[in-house]
Amino acid sequence: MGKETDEDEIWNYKSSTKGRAQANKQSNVSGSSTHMNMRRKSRKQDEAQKNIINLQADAEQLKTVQPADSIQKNEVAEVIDVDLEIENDLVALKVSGNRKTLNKEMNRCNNSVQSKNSDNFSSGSIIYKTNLKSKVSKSKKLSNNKTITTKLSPSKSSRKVSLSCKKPLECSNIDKYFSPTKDKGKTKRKSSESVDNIFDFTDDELMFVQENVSSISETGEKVSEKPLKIISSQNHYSTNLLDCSVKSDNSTEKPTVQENMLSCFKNIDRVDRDNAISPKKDVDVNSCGHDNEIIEEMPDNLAVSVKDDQNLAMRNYDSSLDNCLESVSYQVCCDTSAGGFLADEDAFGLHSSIEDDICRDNNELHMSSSSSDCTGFTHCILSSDHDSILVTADSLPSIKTSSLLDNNSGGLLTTANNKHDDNGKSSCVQNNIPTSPNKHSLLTAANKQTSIFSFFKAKFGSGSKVSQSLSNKFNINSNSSCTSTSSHEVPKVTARPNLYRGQTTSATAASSSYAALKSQKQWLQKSSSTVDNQTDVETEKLQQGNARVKKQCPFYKKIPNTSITVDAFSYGVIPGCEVYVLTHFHCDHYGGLTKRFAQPIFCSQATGNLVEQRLGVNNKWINRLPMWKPCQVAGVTLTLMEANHCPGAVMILFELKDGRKHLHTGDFRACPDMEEYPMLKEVTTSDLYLDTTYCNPSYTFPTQSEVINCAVSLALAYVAENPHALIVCGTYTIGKEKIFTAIARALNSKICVTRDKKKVLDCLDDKELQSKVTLDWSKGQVHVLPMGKLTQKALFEHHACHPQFKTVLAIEPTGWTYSGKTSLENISPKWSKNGVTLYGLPYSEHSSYLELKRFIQFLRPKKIIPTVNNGKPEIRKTMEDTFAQWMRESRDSRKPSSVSAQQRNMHT
DNA sequence: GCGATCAGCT
DNA sequence: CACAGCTGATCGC
Repeated sequence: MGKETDEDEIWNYKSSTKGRAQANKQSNVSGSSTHMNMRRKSRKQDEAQKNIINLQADAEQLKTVQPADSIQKNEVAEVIDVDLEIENDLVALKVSGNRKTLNKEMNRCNNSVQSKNSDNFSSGSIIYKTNLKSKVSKSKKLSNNKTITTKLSPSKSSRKVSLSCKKPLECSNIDKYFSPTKDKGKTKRKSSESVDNIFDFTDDELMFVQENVSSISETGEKVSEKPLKIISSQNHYSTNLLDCSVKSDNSTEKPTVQENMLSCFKNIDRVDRDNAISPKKDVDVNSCGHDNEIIEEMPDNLAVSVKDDQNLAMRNYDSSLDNCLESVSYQVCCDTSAGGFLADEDAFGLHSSIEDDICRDNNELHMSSSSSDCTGFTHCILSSDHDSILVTADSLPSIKTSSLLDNNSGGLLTTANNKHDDNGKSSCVQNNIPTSPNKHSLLTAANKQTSIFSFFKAKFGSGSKVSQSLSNKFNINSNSSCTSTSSHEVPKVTARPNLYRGQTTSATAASSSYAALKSQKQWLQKSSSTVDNQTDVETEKLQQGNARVKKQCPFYKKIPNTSITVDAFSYGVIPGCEVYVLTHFHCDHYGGLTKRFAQPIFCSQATGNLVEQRLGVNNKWINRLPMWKPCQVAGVTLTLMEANHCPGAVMILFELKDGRKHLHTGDFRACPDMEEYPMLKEVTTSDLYLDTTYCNPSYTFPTQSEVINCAVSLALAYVAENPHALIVCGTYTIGKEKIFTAIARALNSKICVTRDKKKVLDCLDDKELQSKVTLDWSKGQVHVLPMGKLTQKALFEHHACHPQFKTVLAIEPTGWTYSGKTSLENISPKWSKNGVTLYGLPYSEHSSYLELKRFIQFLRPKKIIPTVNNGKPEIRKTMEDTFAQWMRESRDSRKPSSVSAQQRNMHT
């Protein structure tokens, strides 16, 4: 893994789902609720041990297993054997019991009772279907009163199923183990319980831990009941580390997994991977004992939690810089390295006020404070799950803290010059931060203060003692106006609707309304410094309405040196943003846009209609821009161009006053026609925000027209052979219209759609579609269904509902269908069964690899910013190299309009 | 109870 | 696994 460049840091916002998931998990590790969870968990584990069958499995693996709900309690039925046949997605239970009962249950499951024991009793197998996809490494049969464990082989998803049976089980209990509704531990969503054991390791640490754990295991001491999930921050993989064990040192309380793991951290000699200050580290959990010593010098990128038995509180130590990018709140915890921030005595006035007001529900607020124990310092930890603050009494008389407003250490990141200062080992906080390779760690003081303030305010109300105390301390008045240090002061930005009102003249009054705002506005000078731009006022405003802290808007959604963002609706009110551009109406682009949204939205006519109709956004915020006509919006000239994606999808050219021109493709499918767009022709583009969905040589699928022709041919041929045939075509909410329109045209048929799809299509200005679409399924031979309804089951059901059609030809148009081997000439169905045939067609509404290449070589932008697949540095690097190569090629062989032989062959 | 968000699945 | 969207669980109000 190479050293990250500055560029990488810009990307290192962790926007991907994975990154978020990991950060969320991480956050729970450092959350104070962990402490409670552990206690709850150990109780649960005890209960679980009493169970006769202990089935550990990921919830999703078993969610489709149906419980034996038809077996009444007290009806005699025992499980005598358990058989895992997970290859076939089956879990089999061999049972014996009341014949009637079993017959009932087995009939329900379409299985039969085989053997007969007596008149009243019988036994047999009941097969419960699961949706398990993983292979089982070995499957052992259980016999009565014996225990076995069956594990799935380690797969990429680290699934594990262990099933043990000690005693006969009453069938009436089965549902406890299989029903997702009755067993909260097996709900789909991972509860905090399941993430307690997640740590963040580099590969080197992982090796170290594994070695240590195995060596501890060999001593035969306490074995942890839960698998330990280890996530490498570098590679984002996870694995299960089973049989983690540690010393139990005769204490009545079992050591927590966290404690176990900490013991593995002793003397970790870590690799200094980012040139961060991380020399040899000594981490000794034993030194973090009853006298509340703060661990010296935590390694960077290491997240641990230590349970402090004496104070019954968790301490969280997290210096993982890579994982602190997720949110403002999280960084407070991460950056300090010594566990949150240290406030000076009674900094929040908490000693007297919180004592009885704490330890609410598990996910609420846990504070542990005791005036008598506290000899002067309050140790606060703001957990990264944004929803809990831990305050422990900290009796470290020699700790000195710097001011909470110390900007040198990032505002709240105060120094923790503890008593080890003398030997020079401490001052880790102050030293680490300025030299940190991660500029994001340098949050503004204002930012953090507001986060914490908002938290207390949300929890206790603005008039509460805690909030008042905090607001006094931070100099934040209760009206939420920003009064922090002037260097961070950002004037309030008033959101205004309809900066542009849709006139088709190029210069509009919008520019003057913008001019009035401009003087008040501050926007990013550098796209990378997005974090710093979050102001007190806006952060708080953001958090007031919603205790969930919004994700940060990644830089590539912001047009630099403007107040414009593109497809950035899931970040709340973005500080400094006055114009929210929406390129098209797909959920991954409008995500977060709800009817409560009250900021100016700019989009195409069709998209605007959809936003109003389908999302209920107030029309006053929707600015429908004309296509092809330059419009002045927020001091920038915007030109909307057809993106060849879905109806209403646009590419946008931003022409800044400084002369720079940025092109945002939105989602698009590049085509040679675009080379004729006047605003792209002979224009030097500075930044190209590019839809890189298929920026990989393996995606060289045919052109849309070829696929449409293929679909039409298929349909015509099929109907010729089967006169009473139904053609079903998959569709997105909006998208794939061309293909089913073409088929309907060829068959001279109406297009039958769902009510929802009709509403969507009504938003488009498409005369042909309007004339063909109908809600009456019997009126046409072409039925349009959501893509998700192209499963066998759903198609059979749909067919059954429309028996007038003898057979069904279903077409699933998606780019992902393309396998590299398929050619349209000899295309074959994915499956054909019971008169229903499904074809997958490589119909894409994103550019293929070669189309991207041609587009780039035509446009020759100065800079390319991928907007898709940009989460992983490796992939970014590959794309970067690809772009560079394309640019070199086109430079070497210019004439710019020349088309290489390879490109000419791109569609063959 | 409702809307927003998220995880999981396709 | 990418996309786009559905479903169901959870969270916050």
